[in-house]
Amino acid sequence: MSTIGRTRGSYAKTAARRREILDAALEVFSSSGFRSGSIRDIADRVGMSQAGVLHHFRSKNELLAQVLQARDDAAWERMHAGTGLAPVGIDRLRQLVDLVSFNESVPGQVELHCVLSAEATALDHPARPYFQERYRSLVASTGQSFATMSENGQLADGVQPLAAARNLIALMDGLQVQWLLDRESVSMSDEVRAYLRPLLTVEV
Amino acid sequence: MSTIGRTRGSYAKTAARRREILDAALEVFSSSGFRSGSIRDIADRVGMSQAGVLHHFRSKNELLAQVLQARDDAAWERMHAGTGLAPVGIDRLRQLVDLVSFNESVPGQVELHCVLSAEATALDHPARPYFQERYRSLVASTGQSFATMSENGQLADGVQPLAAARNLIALMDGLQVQWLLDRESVSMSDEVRAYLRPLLTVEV
DNA sequence: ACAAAAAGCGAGCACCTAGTAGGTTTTCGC
DNA sequence: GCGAAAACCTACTAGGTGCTCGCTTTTTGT
Repeated sequence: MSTIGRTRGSYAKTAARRREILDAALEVFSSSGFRSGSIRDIADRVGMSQAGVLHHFRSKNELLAQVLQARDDAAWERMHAGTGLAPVGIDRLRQLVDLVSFNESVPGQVELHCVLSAEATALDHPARPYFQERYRSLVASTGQSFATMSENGQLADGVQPLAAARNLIALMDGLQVQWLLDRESVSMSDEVRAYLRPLLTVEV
Repeated sequence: MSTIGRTRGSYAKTAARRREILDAALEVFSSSGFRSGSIRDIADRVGMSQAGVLHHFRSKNELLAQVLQARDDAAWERMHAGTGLAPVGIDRLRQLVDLVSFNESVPGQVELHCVLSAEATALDHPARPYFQERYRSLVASTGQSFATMSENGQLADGVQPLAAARNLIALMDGLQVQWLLDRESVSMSDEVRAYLRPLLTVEV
């Protein structure tokens, strides 16, 4: 039986190569944005040619999509670490605060989110649908956690779960800009805790 | 006495022309960012050539600087309207809430700030110093207003003026991203009021 | 009305862009 | 170790970039 025409799958080192490219792409898109960042620049960092990169990722748009996907996979991993379950209520808030602390150790990731989410507000940007859906689900799930806390009497009087959720997410994003512009003067995690304290009857 | 070599100043319509160019530049930089937005694109909107634009603004960087300057001038105008004085304390907060409401009527301005401030987090971006200074003074002056309110007993217990100020600014910025991605579901001014309510002993 | 300055344009420079075509080198199942 | 597929490269296309040069047109003070 002939094997002509059958695919053989990628080679042993290919997965590592693709990860190298994704890491370089993250760096470039972080500091230059998607539209201004070039495949050439990414290729140089990995030490290969522009065409070599495009052998692994068919277009610049696909490269962007994979960078965002990889970031989500890593976040998912972090979030479900150990348990395999996404926490709800106060545990979810604690997790978000932990995430903010963690982010202070990976400025590249912060810059990627900051730059791309702003760029993606343009109507014709390829990542716009991605960010629309991302905020929608993020606000919804965080709102659910605030609602659970409300039922448990863990929220101060008059705090609306959905508004609190949206504001928390917005605060985290806004702090990133200020932090990236002046890392010494801004502690994102301290500020987030300061925001939450008046809203809760419990400590985070 | 000869007038050879003396300049004559610009023509009657020049000021209007420059304003047209600045308006077009605002549109382009808003939707494409500074690095990806092109002078050619700006020139097309005004109905003139690229070289014509560069006759009025010597470089793309200078054009950006003037766009930001024009925005600041307009904001200064709005802020000191009538009185000629910048308000402090609760009046300042009311003014900020009004600004947020006003911003909902000028999405272009919001997008400009959102896109450029994120882009300017890059170390080599020409607008980075501008935004660094802008946030520094904005947080400082807003913090001063919260401090004044604290002295007047207008702040809830445990609210730290400087943190409240930084968080308010961050919240305003973060809400802009969500609003630009989904204008129907997000009301920036409502969210800002919801943020302020638990912090104050008075109504804004 | 005239001359000089300002406004504006077309062409071109040197360079960068995403993506393609077709080739060579490397890997790897058999 | 052989052959085919994957990996990768050089060269290229068709286009865009900021900016300059030299020129023509328009405006304007005298």
